[in-house]
Amino acid sequence: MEGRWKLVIIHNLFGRDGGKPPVMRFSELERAIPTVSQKMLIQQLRCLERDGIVQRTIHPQVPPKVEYQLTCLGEALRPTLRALLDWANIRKQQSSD
Amino acid sequence: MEGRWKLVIIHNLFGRDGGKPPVMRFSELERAIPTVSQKMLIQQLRCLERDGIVQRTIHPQVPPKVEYQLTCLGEALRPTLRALLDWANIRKQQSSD
DNA sequence: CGGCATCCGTTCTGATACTG
DNA sequence: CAGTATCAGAACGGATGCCG
Repeated sequence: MEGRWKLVIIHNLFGRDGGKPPVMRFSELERAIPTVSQKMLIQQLRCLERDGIVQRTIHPQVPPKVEYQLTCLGEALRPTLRALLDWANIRKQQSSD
Repeated sequence: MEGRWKLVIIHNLFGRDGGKPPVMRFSELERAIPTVSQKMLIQQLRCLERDGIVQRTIHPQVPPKVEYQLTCLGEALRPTLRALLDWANIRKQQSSD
């Protein structure tokens, strides 16, 4: 199950540069990534959880509240994502020739 | 068309650490990646070529000889792949606890 | 709010056979 | 050697409806 949303989700869970990694609710992620369907979002989140990249926290209350945040292993992906974004910039520069 | 083979192909085209990026024939890539089908290999290579990551060189001769190598943009992915491999090591360490 | 179950068309992929 | 063509099964992904 190879999803192209994982990087987008992780990127959102990194938060803005300089800020702390946010803890996000399901609906927040939905709003942050408007193009992903609910089904895909939950599926990819479950997958990331199984892989130990994302931690899922259930707060037993009504209405339900579930929060997602990166694990230590997830945080460790930051250099990788940065390298990838750097590459995207190189690519953009080249294509603007 | 999201393929899980692209990284494997690129990794092979990087060559061994310390060596120069190799120029590989189709059959060499086939042998280097035994688990990929011929169809997928050619498909992913074509895709990487369209994306400007891999250069395909046809030598008009009999028997045919086609060589693949990374473009400049493809080479620029090296830091990204390295970061990813570093992360894989972190992951391996954690799971061996 | 944060899901899960189901249907259903689209896409992907492997296997196999064939070609210049 | 380096592909192309075709077919069938598997996987993907969106839409919809229901639930605690």
